[in-house]
Amino acid sequence: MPEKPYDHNQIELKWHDRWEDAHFYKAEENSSKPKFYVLEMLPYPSGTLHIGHIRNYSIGDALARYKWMRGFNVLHPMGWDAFGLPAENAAIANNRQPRDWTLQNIAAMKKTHRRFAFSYDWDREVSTCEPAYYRWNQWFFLKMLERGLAYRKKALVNWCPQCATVLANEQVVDGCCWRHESTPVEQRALEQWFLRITDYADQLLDDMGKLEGGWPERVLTMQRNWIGRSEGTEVDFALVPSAKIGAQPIRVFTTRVDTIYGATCVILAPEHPLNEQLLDEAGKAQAKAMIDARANRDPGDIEKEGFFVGHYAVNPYSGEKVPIWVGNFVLITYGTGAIMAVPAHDERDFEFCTRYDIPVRPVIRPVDGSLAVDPKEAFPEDGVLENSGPWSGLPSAEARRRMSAHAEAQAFGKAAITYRLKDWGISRQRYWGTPIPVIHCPHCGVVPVPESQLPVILPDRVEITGTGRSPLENVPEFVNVPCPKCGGAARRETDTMDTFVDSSWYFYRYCDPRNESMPFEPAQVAYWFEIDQYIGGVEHAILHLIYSRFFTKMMRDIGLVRNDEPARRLFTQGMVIANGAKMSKSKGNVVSADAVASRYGADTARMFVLFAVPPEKDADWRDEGVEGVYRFLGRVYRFVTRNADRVPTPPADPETDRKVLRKLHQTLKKITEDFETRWHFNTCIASIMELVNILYAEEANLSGEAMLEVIEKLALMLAPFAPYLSQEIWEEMGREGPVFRHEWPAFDPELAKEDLAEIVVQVNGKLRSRIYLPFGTPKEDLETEARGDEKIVQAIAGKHVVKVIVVPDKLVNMVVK
RNA sequence: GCCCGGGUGGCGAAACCGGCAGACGCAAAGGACUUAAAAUCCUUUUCCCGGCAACGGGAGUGUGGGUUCGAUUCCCACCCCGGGCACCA
Repeated sequence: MPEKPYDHNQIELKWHDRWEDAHFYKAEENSSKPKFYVLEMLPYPSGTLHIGHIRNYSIGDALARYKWMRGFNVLHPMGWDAFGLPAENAAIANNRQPRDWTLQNIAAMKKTHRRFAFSYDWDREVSTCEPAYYRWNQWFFLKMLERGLAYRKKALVNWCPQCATVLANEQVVDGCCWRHESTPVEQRALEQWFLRITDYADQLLDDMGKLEGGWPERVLTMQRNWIGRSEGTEVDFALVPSAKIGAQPIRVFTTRVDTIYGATCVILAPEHPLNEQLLDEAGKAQAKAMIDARANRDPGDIEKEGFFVGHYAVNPYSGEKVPIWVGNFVLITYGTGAIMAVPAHDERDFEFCTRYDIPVRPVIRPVDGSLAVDPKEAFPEDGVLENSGPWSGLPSAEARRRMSAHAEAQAFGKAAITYRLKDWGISRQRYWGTPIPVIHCPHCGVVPVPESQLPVILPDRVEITGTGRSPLENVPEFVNVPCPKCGGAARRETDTMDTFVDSSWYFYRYCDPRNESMPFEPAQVAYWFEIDQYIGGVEHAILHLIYSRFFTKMMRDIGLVRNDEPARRLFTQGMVIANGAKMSKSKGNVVSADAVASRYGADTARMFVLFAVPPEKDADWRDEGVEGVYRFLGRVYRFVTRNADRVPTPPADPETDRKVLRKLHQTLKKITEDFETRWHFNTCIASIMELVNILYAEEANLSGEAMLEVIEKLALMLAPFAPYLSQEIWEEMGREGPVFRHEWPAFDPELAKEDLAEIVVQVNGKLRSRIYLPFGTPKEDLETEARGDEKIVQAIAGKHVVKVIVVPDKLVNMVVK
């Protein structure tokens, strides 16, 4: 059964909140530098915040808060309260009760927690329920239809008999439905709408050059493989005509036309349309059995099988007559659905042909090898052609070029490029989702809904039937409409769009959320885009992240945007694992972050997920460490509470002051550098903990002056990670307004420096002693000092020093015998 | 099968450019405070050996080799775990 649709009232409220927020951010222009930070949201349609969300958002939020404090203008979709800037927002300010916020009585902060969870509740599937959003999905669809980028055709699609609906590719897991893990997915031929993403295949590939360095290499690699461009040749093998069959050719695709003199048969996919004419009844049954047998099996497990169809085709280069076979390993979905088998130069063909005693005839001699075929060895990539008629003697690469040209000149083929990427099927038989805005008229055919009639909105009352037909078909007032062209009776399209359509462009709308006449004003988007930093789970590497790149190029081509790519930099954060599996609603293994937040507070929940693991790593969820973070925030709060009213007395013990301030500046340095580069917030938080540990140890001896400075900086450096506590400290100190109005504190490199360098002294690479000397001490002096060290004297006594390695300010290593 | 990640204490992890392995936290043990408990504060905590102790010695980052004065880090081979792709002609 399909899931129930969401409560529109509830969602609409949240949705408007978000637009307000996005808009507000932009209005707050306190910087001339346009910067745009956007988060990728996990698809999690529910009212609660789960731990996968909180991870995602904590990372982006921390970064956004930091950037904001650095004076950047931040466009951030998550909402103002997510930043914990109570004084900035009237509603939040009214609700906030600062003096209630104590960690001894954290339960009193429930209001804060609820707001916190509220603002994070957004996902792709919810957005598809939002009627205001349909309009622009439909608008884009019509633009693409106009340009031939959207089209309708009959195609094989994944079908789950249990759900009774079409499944997206990513919803098929190991050949089975993601929700019914033992139910094999079927292939059904249905009329579907497609977006012509393959038109952009080359651009999607070529523009990856611009993403190098900014996007993780593995994501780019996955996309390259997914697009799967290969250059080759299409060649027609003419049928040898007989009484039963005509003379139309079999077109094959090959990347190795240079091996064509070694082609000893032609093999068709069992689904190949020509089988209808070529096969007798027995053959057809055999082909059907093959299709069924491999439908849901691991392709690697299937033995290569085939049968001779009883007909022959002619190799147009050699004129040779070769048998036609049907083979279960030939894919109808790739190339032309037919191959020429060259067993001498292809592993799969070799396996197939030796099984059926089809001749193996080598035609490529490797550069320094023999012509013999040894299946243990790799089949030669390149070499020189032999036994290849007029082409013999040519090197492979040149032969491929010239033989392709020859095919074209003789009109029996051409050079061709094939992609693994398929056009994007967007039709879904689900109730929720954007209705596809076309009308089927018996006279005029497919007629687009006029722009003036957008949006086409889903009817309110729909019975979820689970029959596999769109439930919308049972709603006459939705389905029965007059044709916009001829006015006659017509039927509305009842399929809805894939939710990936929405997610392909949602972030653009943040720039201009209230626009009523377009998805967004191009000038508004031009100000913010392209995105400086996108954050998302690696699970979207080839779906969402290709679709949104495609959408960007499409929008550029219709004049809406100027950028070629949506995001300059991409950060893929790790997945949250619970009970050994990726946390997801469909697996039922989600852990609620609300539970953590309501018990320990939002700051603790957020900080804990940042502290546990660096963000790019998968995180195995366990809540054992939460207590530690909670205790730490309590330590900070107690320390501040008892010291915030200190008067700025000058240092009584300058040594202590220097020590504490040094640690302070080292910590600031660490956090600042981390925010600018690798976002290892776990070590940032660890270093703040170290600072607080020192503060506890030196509390009594620290001067009032230093104390106040440390507390102020502490509030500021905690702000990205624990905004509520940070604000509380700020007010505790008597400071006015939001802590985020204060700029991020600069560190002083001089103050961060240690007075003396710690020199590690090793003997044969083993640590034996440490000595402390001023920075910049010359090498010779380091060696002298090391030799003079008591422990070293002992360690090298009676031995011969062969060599001494000195690394300035760092290390002396004595090699002794 | 192919392509990516990863393997470090009882646990999550740190070590950013080849230079102190185990920062920080959890858990555990001990102590202080308390009638008591909780909370808090302080101490110990990689393993083995010696010592009452301060301390000293040795081993140690999946396994086996290599490069190097020096390897968790670089190279080769292998094992294990996770993810992606999987007959793409």
